Amino acid sequence: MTITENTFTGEFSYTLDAKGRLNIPSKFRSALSPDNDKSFVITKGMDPCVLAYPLVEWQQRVESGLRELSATSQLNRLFVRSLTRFATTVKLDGQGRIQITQFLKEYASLDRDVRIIGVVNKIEIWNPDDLQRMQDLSQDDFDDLSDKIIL
Amino acid sequence: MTITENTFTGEFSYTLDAKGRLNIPSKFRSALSPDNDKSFVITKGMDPCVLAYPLVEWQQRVESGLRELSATSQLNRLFVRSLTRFATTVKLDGQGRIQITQFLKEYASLDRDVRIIGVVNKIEIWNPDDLQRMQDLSQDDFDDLSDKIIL
DNA sequence: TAACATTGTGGGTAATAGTGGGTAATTATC
DNA sequence: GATAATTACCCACTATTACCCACAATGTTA
Repeated sequence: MTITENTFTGEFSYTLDAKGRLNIPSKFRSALSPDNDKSFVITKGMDPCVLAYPLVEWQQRVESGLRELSATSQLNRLFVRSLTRFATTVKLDGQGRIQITQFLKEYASLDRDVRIIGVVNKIEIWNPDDLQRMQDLSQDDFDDLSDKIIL
Repeated sequence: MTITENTFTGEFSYTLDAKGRLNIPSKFRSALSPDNDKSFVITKGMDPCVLAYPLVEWQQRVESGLRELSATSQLNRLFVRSLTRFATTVKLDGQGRIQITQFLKEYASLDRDVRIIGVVNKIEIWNPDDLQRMQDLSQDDFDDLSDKIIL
């Protein structure tokens, strides 16, 4: 178990069963640090997919930031609402599965076959067709962004 | 059940019954820390919705904040008055429901179908139509605010 | 290669959640 | 102080969820 904690990589194919349960890849489960209490926060992504953050990741980076925003500004209220509305804390069941809410299933067009991708600090859950439709980065864009990171 | 105490996320559909009772989502009830004595303070929001604060949250953050504000300007006094005038402490009944006052029902146009949203430290209660009418954030505003939070 | 452990998937059942209604207790009204 | 209106408390029904057990497929170990 020499994986960095709360870091996720790789792509996996899984199935969403009739009860709306989705298995989390074993590699991801064992990467979850214990203080997460086997829990993720799932929410809608900017792309048509579901995002799953380790609970503590969400608390530390998102939730605590939102707490600081004053509720007297309407802009802030809209912003907070737009982030929290779709966010749900879910806990792994005995078999390591989570429950996907009805809304998120519809938002990401999740039916039965599902593609799960580790994206460093979070997980993305896609409909395989949508994922394929997402065009790859153009070479230029890729080079641009690569400048900022040593690969 | 080890969600952060007094923190609420997610959106839920519920019904306000003929007696004016409204069920609080089970996830929210179990997030309520015991020192709240199963109680919320409900009041009118700045948006056309009802706000529900955990009792201690109201006492510690809102009331004390208002105390500091109230003396300084007429605008502040107006603001404080508008919040406190309509604030009522309500306690969950045996089934986990609260009673919405007549005034707040009218203020937020609550009829039968109701949308409940967790907004970090408090809860918003909306008429579904009003909620839908709320305009979304522009992409620019969203990006601006996102700078303060790493998603 | 045989025995065993792990993983992904499915399903049955008990517990819980959401909703509605009756009745006693409390409050308000005259 | 008597009566009406409202609220609080209890019980009941149904749908959903959580928990447990099962099993096939794959991987691991002796």
